[in-house]
Amino acid sequence: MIDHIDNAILKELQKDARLSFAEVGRKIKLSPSAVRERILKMEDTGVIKKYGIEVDYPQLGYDLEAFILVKVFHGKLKLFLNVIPSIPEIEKAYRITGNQNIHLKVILKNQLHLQQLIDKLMPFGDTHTLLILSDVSS
Amino acid sequence: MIDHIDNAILKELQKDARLSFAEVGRKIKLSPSAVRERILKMEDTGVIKKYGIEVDYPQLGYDLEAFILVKVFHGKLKLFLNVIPSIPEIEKAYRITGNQNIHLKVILKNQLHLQQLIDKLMPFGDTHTLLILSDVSS
DNA sequence: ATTGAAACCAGCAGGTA
DNA sequence: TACCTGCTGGTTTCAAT
Repeated sequence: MIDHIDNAILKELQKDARLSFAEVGRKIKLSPSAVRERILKMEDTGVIKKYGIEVDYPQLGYDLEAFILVKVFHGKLKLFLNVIPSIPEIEKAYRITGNQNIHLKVILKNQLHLQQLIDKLMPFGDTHTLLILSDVSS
Repeated sequence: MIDHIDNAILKELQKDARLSFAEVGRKIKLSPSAVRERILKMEDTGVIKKYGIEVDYPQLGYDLEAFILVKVFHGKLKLFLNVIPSIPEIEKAYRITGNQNIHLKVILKNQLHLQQLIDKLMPFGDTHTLLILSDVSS
C-alpha cells in the first residue's frame, strides 16, 4: 500500500512540510503531478494526518513544559476524556497502560499556571507531574 | 517581539502548515509579502522551529507506540545522550525531573521490536515502559 | 506594508505505457 | 493505474516605494 517512493516523499515532507510538489519531485526524481497525486492519496487514506509547525514555546511566553500522569478515579474516565479537549494547556493526551491511565503533555507559562492546571485536574484523578528540563532528541 | 498578527499567523500554520502566504494573508487580511516577511522572520528567530507532518504509524507498519522512562545509571548520562540520536525508534527524548531522568517516545513495529529496543537501552539505565493505547487529544 | 513584474507552481486536461 | 507533458491562473520572490 505504501511503497518506497511514498516513503521517500514522506521523508522529505518530515524534513520540510512546505516543500512544493515540484521540489519534492526534483529530490526524488518524479514529475510534479505524480508527486501531487501520491501526496493527495496519502492525505485521503490518512497516512498523512496533518501538516503542522513546531513552535518555540519559551519565545511565546510559555516557559514550562511538563508531562502529567493521571490515575483517573473510578467512573470518571469518560467525563475526563470529554473535558480534555477544552483545556488549551494540554498539547497531547494519550491513554496508556500502567498504574496511571492518562498521559498528558502540557504547555504552561510558569509554576502558578501549573498549579492552576493541577487544581483543575484534581477532581478527575491523582496526578503525577514530570517537568521537562530539555529536549534531547538532537 | 511577537504581536497578535504573528500569533494569528502561527495559529493558521498550526492548523495547516502548507497554506500559501497568500491564503494566510486572506484569512488575516494582510498582503502576501507581509505574511511572507513575518513568517521568514519567525523562522530566523527560531519561533517557528520546523514544518512537519503527522503520520499514521499503524498504516506504515508500526503498530506499537510507547513511552519509556529511563532511570539512567550514574555516570552514563552523557554516553546515553550521545546514543539517543542513533536510535531511529526514538521519536522524541526529553530530560525530566523525578525518579527517572529521561522520557522517550518510541515508535515500534510489534512487541518483539519493543523487546529489542529495551535490550538496547538496558546498558544505560533501568527502564519503565508505558504502552500507548490511543490518542485522546481529540 | 504595499505594489508591480518576472519566475515559479498548482491544478487540470489529455496522452503514453 | 501510475506516470508524463503542456497550459492557465494563481503564487512566490524581490525590488522599489
